[in-house]
Amino acid sequence: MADEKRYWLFKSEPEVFGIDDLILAENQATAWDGVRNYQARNFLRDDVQVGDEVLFYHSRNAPIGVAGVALVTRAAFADPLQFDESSKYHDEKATPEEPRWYAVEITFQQKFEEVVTLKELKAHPDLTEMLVTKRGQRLSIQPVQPEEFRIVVELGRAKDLEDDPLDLI
DNA sequence: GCCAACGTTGGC
DNA sequence: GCCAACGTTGGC
Repeated sequence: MADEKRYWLFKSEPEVFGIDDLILAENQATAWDGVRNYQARNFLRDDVQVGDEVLFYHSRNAPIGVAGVALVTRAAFADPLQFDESSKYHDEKATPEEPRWYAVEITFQQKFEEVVTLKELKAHPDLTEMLVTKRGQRLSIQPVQPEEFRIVVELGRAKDLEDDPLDLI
């Protein structure tokens, strides 16, 4: 609890669940479940805390990049899908007493006017160490440095200004 | 849709 | 415990 606020990047395929789905969700919140990678699981279980901020990343479908920001509103709890036999995320080795997979809850915070694209992230001189820009990086839950988070949000805001019709008057 | 990079599985 | 085979991710 004494831990400082942390920053994360959560990947999702917008076709499956994009930032617009988060906006439309009840209370604009959702359980971030279905994570089935141990490294990502460990982050969810051990490190993601209420109050942390999340870059909401759209993968696979253009425009690929950061679509907005969400807030962590509930820390790790057992991913219910692991106990659901009808779910593709069902895990027969998991039990409520000893869950194997964890979820957190995130709540919508902001959507950028335009996606901050992966291309832009790769091109930015201060984001060369950002994990998502690295080749072959498939982790769906990634830690983000505070400075990296600040820069990406700034890039998102800059776009909002560019697109503001008032600027054209 | 392709395929490189990765993670997991399972035979030995 | 190694590693080939397989399945998945995700940029292009």
